Order: sequence, then structure tokens, then C-alpha cells
Amino acid sequence: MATGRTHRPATRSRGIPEATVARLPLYLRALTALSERSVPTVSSEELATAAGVNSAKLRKDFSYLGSYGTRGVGYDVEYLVYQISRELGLTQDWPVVIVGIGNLGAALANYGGFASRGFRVAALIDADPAMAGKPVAGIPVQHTDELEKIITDNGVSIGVIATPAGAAQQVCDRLVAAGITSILNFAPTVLSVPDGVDVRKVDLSIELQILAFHEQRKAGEEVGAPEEAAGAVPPPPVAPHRAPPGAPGADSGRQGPDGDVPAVMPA
Amino acid sequence: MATGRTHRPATRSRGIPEATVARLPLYLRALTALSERSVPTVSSEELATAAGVNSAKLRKDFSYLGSYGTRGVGYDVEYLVYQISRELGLTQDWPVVIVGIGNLGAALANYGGFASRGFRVAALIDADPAMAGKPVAGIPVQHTDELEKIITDNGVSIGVIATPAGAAQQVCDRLVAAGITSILNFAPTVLSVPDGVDVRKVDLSIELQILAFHEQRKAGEEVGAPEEAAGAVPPPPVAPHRAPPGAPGADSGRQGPDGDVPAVMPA
DNA sequence: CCATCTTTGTGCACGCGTTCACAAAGACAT
DNA sequence: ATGTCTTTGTGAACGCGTGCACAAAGATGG
Repeated sequence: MATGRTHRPATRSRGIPEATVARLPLYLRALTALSERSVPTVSSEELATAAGVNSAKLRKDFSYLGSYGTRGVGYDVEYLVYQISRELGLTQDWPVVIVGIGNLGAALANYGGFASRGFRVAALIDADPAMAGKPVAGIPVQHTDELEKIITDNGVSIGVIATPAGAAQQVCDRLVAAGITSILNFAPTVLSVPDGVDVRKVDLSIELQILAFHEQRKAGEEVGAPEEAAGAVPPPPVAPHRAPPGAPGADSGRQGPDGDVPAVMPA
Repeated sequence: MATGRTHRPATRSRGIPEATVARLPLYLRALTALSERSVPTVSSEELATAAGVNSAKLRKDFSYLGSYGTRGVGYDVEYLVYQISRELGLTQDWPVVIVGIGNLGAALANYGGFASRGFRVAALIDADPAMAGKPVAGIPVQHTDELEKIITDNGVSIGVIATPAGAAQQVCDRLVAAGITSILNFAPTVLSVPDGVDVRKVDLSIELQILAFHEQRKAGEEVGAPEEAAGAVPPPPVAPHRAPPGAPGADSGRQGPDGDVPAVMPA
């Protein structure tokens, strides 16, 4: 997958493992589809297949929520949809603000899916004065100066950061100071936040790099062990200080726009 | 984080744990920043802080790549940048195709960051005939009919799916049939692929739901145990078949555009 | 009311990943 | 050279997550 866990090792609330929480949305999606087809009940086997997981894992996940199944029959779809929604807190309204209305921010704002499942775009915020007032997805963009006021007035607790990497930490600090306790970060930076604030990150660059790693591995196995040019692994730095011995100019002069691109970006 | 792992449990190639591979891009990013500031060496402690991880973890991660550090000094920045880049396969060119040029697809295409780190957008593909030929981010969009030809002609092995959920599996099948072995999926669907094909997914909806879960938990702890309205947990379905007893109409009639939205979307 | 058959819920074992804690390696000063 | 001080590399313990396999629960049919 393309997401990454951040800090906060075990959030184990009432005993629900973090790994299970991460799968609940998957089950919910599959169940919603079944619900729309008016399927009354579903077995762990069927649902597991639909969600792309192991049936034993699914049953164990559900066991953390309680015993909602009926042996010999399976799970009641509607009931399970309700239970999971409630457990995830989707039965209530979650106002969300998106900061950084560039290409990605605009795409996220236009993304109608927000409305369903209890998430509502309360405001769009951007630092560019030229953007102020301009409607994006039917919502007028507001200037960063209004950030604090917007957060408090709307009781927003979830913020989405889609700014360039350079502005992310600063925006993050302001969001947290204004009372936000959950952040979804699209900027390619490590955000530092105080305890009690959750951060999850979405990073296209990292995902691509992980895929490249496996891709290279696959290609390498086929041939035997091509391992780059010739001398497999260049010898470690013998004279550690100053310029490294074996390090070729491969990545030299690699600055450019790197490190300040809008949302999801390499490195 | 906002990404999710898909199938392929242990990819443990030459002994590099999957968890370590997922962190290498993080280290690389921090190292690149240091490199640009011309910092010659860095200790595991400093680098770990910059990457937002534990120093012991970082050292163990690097130990899988080999002994590239110097005791009493730290790691040579340039050398490490090279080693990690090579390990991740970033020293070679990776042509990528983006399928589904809607809001998100366009945002990804416009995202200049692709260029750095060896990733190159080889083509943009969309099913809408009206989009054909229209340039997005300077690259003319091509029709889906050309998909197979584009893949083979350019030797593309990595594909990005940014189509509506309904079209994702179909597009995925065609990509795989055409020879693609790595897929980054932005559509809110579980893709099934044959062995040997890696899939990673980015799902805004799931990330938001996970944040909502923790947010609800935080709010609940403060007050005591508000747990919804009154009767904490509605009794389990006594008459399992037919309509579930306690299930309120909370999520009823929840179809709408759900399940066919462009890229990242709820449920 | 009993037998059979389906499917859940979970005890258990295993493996991966994380973290601690420290010995060894090497830089640096004297 | 020798000693001190810094920092790496890793052995070992621990905990979480996964998957197997099965007993118990309940539906269903006679």
C-alpha cells in the first residue's frame, strides 16, 4: 500500500489492535457494497475474499469488536456495517480543513467522496493571496491568516496538509496550536507534533521507491545477479572524512525543486 | 501513515526486511537534504531524528545493507546516499504510466517531483475520447486503446491507477497482461493480481477513517465513556436473518456516488 | 428431539519487527 | 604508543500480528 504509519506505536484503545483498526475501513467498504446489493448475510470466507484478507484474520478482527456473527450462518451485513461505522466514529460528523490548494489540494477538494462516511470539507486554506475568495469545488478558498479562526469556529479536529514540503511543519504547528489533533500529511516531510496528536502520511514518492526496489529485485533474479556494473559492491569508505572513495557522481547535483514540491513527490 | 501494504508478506530478498525497505526512502530524503547543505558525515542519532525514527532501528536497518559507518564518527553522507539509491534501484530509469487523468491523475502528472529520483512519466492514459491528444502537464493524453502498445514500446514496468473504482480492476488486468509488474493503486478497491505482481495502495478514505477512530477515542476518554447516545452497545442480532434488530437507519441509503469516485475517496 | 452440517470464535505457535544494552572499533589527544 | 571518548554494529529479549486448526454453537432436516 501507499500509506505509512507514523509515530504512536500502540494505540490499543479498548484492546483493538492498530492493525485491526487499519482493516476495518476495508471491511466496511466491502460490506457497504454487499448492502447495496441487498445481501442479508455474509460468511467470513466470502467477506474476507472481498476485502482481500485471510478469513481467520477477519474473524479475529471482528472478535475484538464483539461476537456479532451467527455460527452456521455468518454475519448480518446491515448490523455489521453499523457496528463498524460506530467503532470507527463514522456515525458522527467530522469537519475537515485542507491546507494548500495546489494541484493536489484542489484534487482532494473536488473529490466528492469526502461527503460520504461523515467527512465534510469545512474549509480550504491557502497562503497565496491571489487564491483567496476563488472557489474550488464550490468552496471559496480562504487565506492562511484565517486559519486559527476557521478551526475554532467550526470545531475542526482533522486537518489535511497538501502544501509544499517547506511550509508543512509551519502549517502543522499552527494547526496543532489551533486545536487540531489529527493530521493527514501529503507533504514529503517528517512532521514533529506533540503527544496526543496523530499524524498519518501519504507519500507517492516513498511508494514508488518501494516498488522500484522490488522491481529491481525481480529483474535481478531473472538474470542471476547483475548487481549494477561490475565490482558488485564498491568498497566502504576507507578515508571516511572528505569525499567518499567509491561514491560515483551518480546522485551529485541533485537539488533542483526537490524538497519543496506541492504534495506527493519523490525523495 | 496513509499508505497500506498489500499482499506479498515477506519480500525479504537478500535478507532486507520489508519494514526496512519502507524506511530507506525516508533516510534517503533526510540524507539528500544533508547532502545539499554539504554536511560530510552524520551520526545515527542525528539522522534518526531527521527521519523521525529510533536510532537503534536506523543502525539495524543500515546493518542489513552492510557496514557503511565509521565508529566514533558516523556515516558518510554522500556514500550512504549512493548506497541507498543503488539498493532501491534509483540509479536507473523507471518509466511510469498514469492511467485515469481525472482530478487526481492530472495532479499526479503535474507533479514535477516525478522527474527526480529516476521516475519518468512515460505516458498519460484515459478512457475518455475527449481527453485524447489534450496535453496535461505538457504530455498529450492517449486513449486506453493504446495502453498495451505504450507499455511494450516504452518498456514500462510500473503503472499508476487513478481511475474510478469501477474501472480499476479492468485497467489493472490490462496493465498486468501488457507486462506491468508493479502497480500503485489510488482507486478505492482491492485489486487482485497474479503472483509476481506488486500492488501498493494509497487510500485517503481509509486514512481519514483511521484518524477518525483515534479522534473518537481521544474525545471519549476525556469525558469518561460517552459511547454514543444511551444504551452503550445495542444487543447483537437475536433474529439474525431479515433486518437486524438494533441497527438504526444511521447508514441506510448510503449509495450515491460511493464506489465509483475517481481516486482517493471514502469507504 | 436427534443427527448432521456449516461457520464462528479462539487457543496456540510461529515469525517479524522493535528496542535495549553493550562490546568492539576506531578517532583523537597526549 | 597509550588512553580516553565517541559511535557503530549486533546479540538477546520482548511484543505484536498472523495463520492454523479445532472445539463449540447454532442452523437445518428428518
